[in-house]
Amino acid sequence: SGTIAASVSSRLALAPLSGLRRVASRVSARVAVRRCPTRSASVPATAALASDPDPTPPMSTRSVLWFRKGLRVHDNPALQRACEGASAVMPVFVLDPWFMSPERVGANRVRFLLESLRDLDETLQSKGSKLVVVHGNPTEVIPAALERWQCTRLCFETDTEPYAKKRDAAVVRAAKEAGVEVHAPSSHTLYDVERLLAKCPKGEPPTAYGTFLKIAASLGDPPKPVPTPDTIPGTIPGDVASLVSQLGSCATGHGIPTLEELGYPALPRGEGFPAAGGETEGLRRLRTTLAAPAYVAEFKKPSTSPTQMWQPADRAFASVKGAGSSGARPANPFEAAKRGGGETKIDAAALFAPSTTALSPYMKFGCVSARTFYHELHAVLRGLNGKHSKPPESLEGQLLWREFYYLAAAGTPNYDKMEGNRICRQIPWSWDSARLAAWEEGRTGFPWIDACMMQLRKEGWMHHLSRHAVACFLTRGDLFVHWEAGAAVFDRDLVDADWALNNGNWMWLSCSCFFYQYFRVYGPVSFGKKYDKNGDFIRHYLPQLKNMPAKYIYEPWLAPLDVQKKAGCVVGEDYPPPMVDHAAASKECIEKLAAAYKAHKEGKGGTIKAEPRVGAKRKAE
DNA sequence: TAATTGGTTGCATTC
DNA sequence: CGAATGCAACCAATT
Repeated sequence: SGTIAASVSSRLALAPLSGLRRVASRVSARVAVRRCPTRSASVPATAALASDPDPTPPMSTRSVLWFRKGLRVHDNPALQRACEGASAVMPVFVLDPWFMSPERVGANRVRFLLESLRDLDETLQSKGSKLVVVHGNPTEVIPAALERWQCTRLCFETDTEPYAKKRDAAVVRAAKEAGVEVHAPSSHTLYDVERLLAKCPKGEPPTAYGTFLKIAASLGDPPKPVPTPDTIPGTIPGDVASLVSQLGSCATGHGIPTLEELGYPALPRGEGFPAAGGETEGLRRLRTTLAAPAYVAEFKKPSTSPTQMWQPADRAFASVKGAGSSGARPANPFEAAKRGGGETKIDAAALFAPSTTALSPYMKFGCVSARTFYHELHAVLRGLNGKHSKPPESLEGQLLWREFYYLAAAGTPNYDKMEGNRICRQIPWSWDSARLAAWEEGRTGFPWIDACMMQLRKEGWMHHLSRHAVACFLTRGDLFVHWEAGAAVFDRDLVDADWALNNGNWMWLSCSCFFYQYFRVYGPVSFGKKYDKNGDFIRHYLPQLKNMPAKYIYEPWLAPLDVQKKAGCVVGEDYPPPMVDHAAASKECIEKLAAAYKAHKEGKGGTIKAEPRVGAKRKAE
């Protein structure tokens, strides 16, 4: 089977853990960045490009614009730079078909990417350009493109993930050797991560949000978005096929493939993640959200509901506590979107949303700029006279959490592992593949947990609090399985899987870093029940339980046998019994965490303060 | 150095 | 039904 659990158990026989680690690192490290040394470290926060004048490039300059993340034309400094004085711009996306396979990346994220590429191509075409999608390895394709297309300028958005840093360093090296000028502006995050890092004492990012906020504030407002170009210099003549054919054998194909061509089963619209990928849809959803000021004003992430299913946006906006009753909600939340984009196909029924914005996949791929989000959000906040939620819970707070994790990831070697990770508690997690498989496949016997995991498998998306519930259950709450295994599952299946956020949140939930109150355990029965007494969410994702009385829907094993039979769901036959006794399991986990914390404290005291403390104070055993 | 404060999102029980 | 409390008491940052 193609599960992460199977990968764990098959590799365990020969080389414990290495198989999973390899898969996890490949899957997670699809995109990344290196700051280009040609750009000054002291670029002012505003006007990232205007202040960096180029010595009048010759009109014959041809640029390669390399898209990876940042699949957009708005707030795209690399695009802006590629266009400056250029006679031709070659927008390229390099698709590695080996990487885009079902065991590495789930269908929902691949489909979202393909939709985003199609949208980007359409937008580029409307501006006189087009997207050249090349199949192959980017470290071979980009140097070949520079040479064969005779391009003397390479522009791409900086990516701070380790895999991308390494990849981009190799490409930059080749480009420099060929005499190509390279520009790699920062635009994926609110701030240039390197500038944030420079503000951290000893270059070590804070592990507390409040400390991070001070560092971010010291840089002032994030840079304003750069303008969207009306027109883009055309590519050199030829259709995509003939252009790619010039690249030689490093290109193994061209064009935007279908899911089926990549080896995935069909996933028609209407199944899976409910919204289409791409900049156009991302901006539409952003602006529709921002057109509901009451929703923006009252947004508090912990108050949103993990069991609220996707529904028309006007109802979603009303669901945030207080937003529906305040009277401030506009009669038509779509007006601003219509005004902003000149769109004609906007209608309320087409924009479905859960209780949160569901913009995360657009942020992950850079279909929506964080800086555009930030500044358009602030325009709304300014109209609210301070009467709105604030970080960390607010919408702005969510953008800053993203920034927090990007900084932590960039400043922490081995960030995606426990071993060798400076900030990560060393905890003797298990790699029990049977436990992992039950969790991964949604058959733990706890309907709330299993329904969440089925939502992940089907749609590639879960509410933030659902992610908390299942992550806690897998690690410190019940199963005591390694957080790296859970992170690998999320990294494959989530439509919004983002390396910095995913690993950071798994450390958070497993009490490995950032959060430490290991005795606060999410109940696999009680937590979901708080939001959804009747269990409609469970009934939707676990149809075998749809006729179970509400009294037993979260604990079907407690239902008398005749009730189970009447509901058509006998525990042990139609649905599994609970794989652990939660009370006993969580107690054991808490004890293990307490022991690991104690060992950490003693180890730390011994190594760091051994000398000055000799004879000064008796250590706890 | 020691104490204090605050920390996006627990649960069960009580008022 | 929302707020308050005990639970056994974590850590990072600040003072």
